[in-house]
Amino acid sequence: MARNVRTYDHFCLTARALERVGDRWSLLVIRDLLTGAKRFTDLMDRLGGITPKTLSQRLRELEDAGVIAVDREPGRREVWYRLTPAGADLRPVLDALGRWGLQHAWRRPQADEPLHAEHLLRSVTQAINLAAGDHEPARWHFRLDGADYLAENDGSQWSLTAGAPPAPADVTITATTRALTALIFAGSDAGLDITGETGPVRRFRRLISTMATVVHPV
Amino acid sequence: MARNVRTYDHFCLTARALERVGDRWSLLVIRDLLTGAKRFTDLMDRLGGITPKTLSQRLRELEDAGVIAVDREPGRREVWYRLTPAGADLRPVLDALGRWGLQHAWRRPQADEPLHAEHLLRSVTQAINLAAGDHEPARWHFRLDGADYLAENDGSQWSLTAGAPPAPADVTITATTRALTALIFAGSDAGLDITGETGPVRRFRRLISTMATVVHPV
DNA sequence: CTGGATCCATGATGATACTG
DNA sequence: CAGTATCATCATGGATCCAG
Repeated sequence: MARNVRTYDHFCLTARALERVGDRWSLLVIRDLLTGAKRFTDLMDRLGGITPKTLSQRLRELEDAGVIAVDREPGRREVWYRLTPAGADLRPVLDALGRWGLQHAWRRPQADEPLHAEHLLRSVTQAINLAAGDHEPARWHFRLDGADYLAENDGSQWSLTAGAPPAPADVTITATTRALTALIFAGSDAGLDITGETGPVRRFRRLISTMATVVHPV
Repeated sequence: MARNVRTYDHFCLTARALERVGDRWSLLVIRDLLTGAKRFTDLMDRLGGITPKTLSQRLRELEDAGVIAVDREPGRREVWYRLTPAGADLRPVLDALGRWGLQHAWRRPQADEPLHAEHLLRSVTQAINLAAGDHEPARWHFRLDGADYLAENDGSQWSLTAGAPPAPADVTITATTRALTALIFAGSDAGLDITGETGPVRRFRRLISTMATVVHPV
């Protein structure tokens, strides 16, 4: 019987890791679960270009690999996918890849490129972290295209979670994804509603503007 | 014309990075270049199971991606592949994957699994780094199956390079890969020649023994 | 010998449509 | 909402061959 899992059969820790999460799309599924549990269609929205067949195959493989877990409650249509502790331990891998992407594979959003609010916000927090020099705790509540996100600095670095913040944030930004893109890449305020006290709002604007400066190529 | 490069077309730094180094085998090629420049056949030896076709394809893609460079000198048969600075910046990615592999995808060498000396030594240095608590500079010279490697602690962590050390090392270990495997996983000294002063040799033995303890499953 | 290229078989992925 | 079914295409593995 053919082995249905692609292996390398090297005695090598990196190869062992890649056997579990190295398939096409796998790490991007994990990326989208790092901000919180998601449903199948939530993942479809974010993983632009994936087919439902491939997504369900990946989800099953990642479940077998012990990286994600599935919550099915009887009497409920929705199925929720979330990271296991082993899956959450992949965060440093995703962070390192993102950092390398910022340093060496940056380019502006392309016209034909699907742009999901969650990915834009991930880029923002990663860029601010790379620019460094920002270790003050803070909480920004984004409401983009009707969905909520919380960007949070815990005193060491910024991270992102999906969903409405349990406690009030310092700054609340309500906009469309497109309007936020315009703020970041063109400095345009049109269509944005930014509320909060003067200090935090000023800091927000300052840090957002670093997004454009931290990267060298266009 | 069909695009010959697999893309995701997401506005996402992680996806951008994976478009360049996320193909099957790509990160393992980079893994083997992190310890120094290699020839085509050196890479074939280490990437057990890869076909020459796939390797040459990957090498060309990675060159196009700006991650590796090719040295062809006129009048010399050999072609040497090495990392560019952008390629070397992938080290944190490989380190993070290796660390995750050590935590969650560990298993002993399998009988049918090719075991290359360089990969065994990489596992050793990664395991010692994860066990931590070892920040004394040191240099170990391995001569395994006739090839030289230098494992070196620069005061913060252990790293590995292929090739004979330019300066004398604290400990010199001469053995076959199989004999070193037996030392690590069974504590057997047979077929090993370990030379050096008493202190460094004792430290070597102590740290090697942590390799078996740092991992939970067999 | 090194550094590949070629041919073929098979498996993985993509596009599209459809279902419980 | 959460997938499955079908078909076409692409990528990979295995074996072999070849030029410098």
